[in-house]
Amino acid sequence: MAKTDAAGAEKVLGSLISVFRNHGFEGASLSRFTESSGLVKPSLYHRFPRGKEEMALAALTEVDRIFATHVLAPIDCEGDPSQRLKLVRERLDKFYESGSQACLLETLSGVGTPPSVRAHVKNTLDFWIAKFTQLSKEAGIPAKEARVRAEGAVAAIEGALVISRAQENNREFKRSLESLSGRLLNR
Amino acid sequence: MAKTDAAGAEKVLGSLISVFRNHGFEGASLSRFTESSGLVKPSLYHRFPRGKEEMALAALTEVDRIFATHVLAPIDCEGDPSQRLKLVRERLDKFYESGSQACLLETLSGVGTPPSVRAHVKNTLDFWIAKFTQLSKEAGIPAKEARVRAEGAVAAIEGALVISRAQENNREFKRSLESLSGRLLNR
DNA sequence: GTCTATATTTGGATAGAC
DNA sequence: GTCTATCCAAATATAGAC
Repeated sequence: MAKTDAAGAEKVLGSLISVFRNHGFEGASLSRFTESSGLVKPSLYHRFPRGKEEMALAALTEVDRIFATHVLAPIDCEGDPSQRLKLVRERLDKFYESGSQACLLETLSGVGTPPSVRAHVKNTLDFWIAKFTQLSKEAGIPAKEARVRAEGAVAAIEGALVISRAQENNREFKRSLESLSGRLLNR
Repeated sequence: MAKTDAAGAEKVLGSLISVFRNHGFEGASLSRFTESSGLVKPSLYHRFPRGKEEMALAALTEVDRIFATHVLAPIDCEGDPSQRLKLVRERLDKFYESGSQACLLETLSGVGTPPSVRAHVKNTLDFWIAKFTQLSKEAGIPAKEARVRAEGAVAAIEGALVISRAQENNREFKRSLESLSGRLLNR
């Protein structure tokens, strides 16, 4: 039964992530969580007693897990940096559904979001930047420049998600992924 | 009195822009508009009879005006492209308050925003990209590439705003402005 | 053109049965 | 662990006085 419980918990977390992505902290209502997860409000409070704030923190923790164990995991493997980055690109494309899904780092960083949640967002972003920096350094880029490149690479993806959403066209998102090798490894 | 009315209208529009920037469409409540503008709800409905949707459209129209007549205006002036872009950079820095203020193109493009508002966001973004494309072409970049560069430049700014907000540090925003010359004119 | 007062719906949150 | 039923605050929106 432990396995079923874990699977159920993952499904609920997926619903939370989806709603927070699409509506941000303030626009994410308990009704939308019910619609998306099938659980009514008291059931959600049973799993997350401190309410919406705890739900947002749980959603971010789940994204941390997915990024560490799946999306960015190839960075810690063997092989040449360019090949590892290719895998990361594919997984980013899948995670953001080719640019049609927003990023929690964007939608949970607004001023209407509680400080505890924004602090978690900061940590999640730091981890992503650190992993990109690590890869860039492995490709021979000096530490300080690698960090700047990593921040620029993440900014390119976040900006492309905004542009693609506003244009209702994923061209810029696709270009942001194609530009990653140049940004992190080359020149 | 016409002058006073116009000034009053501009002040209210400034309040709407500020609240939509900080909270997005769904998080922007009439109480926040009251707090920011000093006008109670029935007064706001007097000016914007169709409610929040009309307020968001009015905020975007005002941003269009500011961008066309102030922020991007130097692009249509005389002088070399690099000097004109320098002015645009300064005005973008001021408009986004050195990266501490979000962009309406981001906060009004989510799925919780009404279609009419999202359509306006699309047009506002198109205008910005068109102006950057124009400048890039004037610097000798072929039309098709100039358009790609313009989209990348706007994406860099939007992404930098997200990163700077999440990090509570405007370094990436400053870098995005410094990178504009290279992105639009050089190489 | 702005206000007080109010109607109505949706929001977050809890008590208690099963 | 999930549900029905309920509470209270906050949301959008309007009527009508000044």
